[in-house]
Amino acid sequence: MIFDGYKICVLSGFAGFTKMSGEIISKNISKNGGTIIPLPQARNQTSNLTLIIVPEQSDEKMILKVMNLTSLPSCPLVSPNWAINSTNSKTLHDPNDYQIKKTELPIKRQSPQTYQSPPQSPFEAYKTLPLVPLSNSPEMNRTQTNPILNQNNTRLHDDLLQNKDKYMFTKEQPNLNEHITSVLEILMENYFLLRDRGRGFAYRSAIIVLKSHPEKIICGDQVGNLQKVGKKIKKKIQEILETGTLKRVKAMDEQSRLKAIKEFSKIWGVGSATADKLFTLGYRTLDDLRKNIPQFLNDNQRICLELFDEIKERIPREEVKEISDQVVEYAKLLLPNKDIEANTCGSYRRGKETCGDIDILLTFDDVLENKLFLRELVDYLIEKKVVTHVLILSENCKKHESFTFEGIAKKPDGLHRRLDIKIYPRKYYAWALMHFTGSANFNRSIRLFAKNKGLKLTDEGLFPAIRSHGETICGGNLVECYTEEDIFRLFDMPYKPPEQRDL
DNA sequence: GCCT
DNA sequence: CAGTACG
DNA sequence: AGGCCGCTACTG
Repeated sequence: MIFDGYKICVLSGFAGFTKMSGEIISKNISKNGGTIIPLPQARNQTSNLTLIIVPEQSDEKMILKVMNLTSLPSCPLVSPNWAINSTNSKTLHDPNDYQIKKTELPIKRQSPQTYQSPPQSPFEAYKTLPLVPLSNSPEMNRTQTNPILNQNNTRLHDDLLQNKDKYMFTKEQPNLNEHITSVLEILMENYFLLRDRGRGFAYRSAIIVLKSHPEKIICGDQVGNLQKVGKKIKKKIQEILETGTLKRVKAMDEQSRLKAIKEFSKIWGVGSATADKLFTLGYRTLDDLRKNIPQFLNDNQRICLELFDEIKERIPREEVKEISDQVVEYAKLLLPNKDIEANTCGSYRRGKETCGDIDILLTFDDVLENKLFLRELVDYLIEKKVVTHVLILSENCKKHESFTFEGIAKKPDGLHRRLDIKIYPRKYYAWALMHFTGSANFNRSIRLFAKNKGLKLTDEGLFPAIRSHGETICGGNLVECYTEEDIFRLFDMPYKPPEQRDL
């Protein structure tokens, strides 16, 4: 037990170190033999404590205030990373390596209440990010640089600019390597359907690189130095250049299992696992399913099977706009006093002539005080025969501060169409707009970039984050941005319009 | 399958 | 919990 | 060895 004999007080719930993270850390300490001294007790027996875990971004004054003491205890003040790293490595790290220096603490950082556009320079921008406990981790410093935590302005700036090149965020040119990527995309899709996630990932990232490559590849040697294109994929590319296709793909086309899985997984709500199950049960075609509906399909899957031939059709841009306008009009009717802001996102916002579905994002003031609004809107849309089916309707989110509708809509004379409506508070709106505008690959790329900077990017915003075993166990405060332009500025990238976010 |  | 979905 | 986006949100 690595923490045997340790008496530890965990101070959380301020300076970017959340209560939740504090609890997780406390639990891990207890599990590994340590004793957690609750704050009230700790106050009275500071001399008994081995050490106190405090937020990285805390200063003397805050700690005194939280502990309700007039002078700091004599025991060491240690970063949460000490506990995290010790737990993870199952060896006791030296607390001295993680000490919060009492004298050098006051790097004051007041979180501004009023919003200002993020400044131009990435360093200036990062200064506005609340710090999270992490910087003292030697492991982190070795394996990656974390600009937020970096004290050196110049290095920070250079680091950000250098690493950016390695990530594909936007595609300025059209895809010059369609002849290759179209074949590899089939291979990728097949691997995901066969649940060979590893190869799926590999082909996905290689395809993104190839799509963004500024010259047309006509000879295998040209891919020699491309990121994510290794030996095997290079060989595949050569085969494609010589024969126009891949033996592997042809062989896969022959597999009746894969063929059926491919067909079934086009049904909304049916993925590779369910499709595979259907094949095992003897189903081979959609007609087989329609004739004898499998018991284990849920309501949503049944609805979407029934409407399959309509839902699968692409939606003309014009119709996306008509249905969106209708939805927004009704929303405004229901909340006449609110200044409702709306965007139709997805491929529509990226300028496509046809779209797979309709993706509407809404915001207004006090979204969280109108928890029933989405339900009312959906009821109204059903009454007005705009919405025909509800697949998903998040009623009231406790932890999460947004609302989701996924369902099916239809013009009086039109086909059934997939419709999504999301409502986010203004605070998250720009981040949500970016998320729902996509593309999916754009989101993946920029999120990975953020992640490698010690940040977490989601549909609800950008946060400083500590991860352990892939899980974020300690997050900082939201970085507020109210326009997409500001988000790009924060990442020190020139603004990219939605049309350039296809990857 | 590729990268750290 | 696994499975599926959204961009 | 382990990650490859999100401690996504939802269903059954």
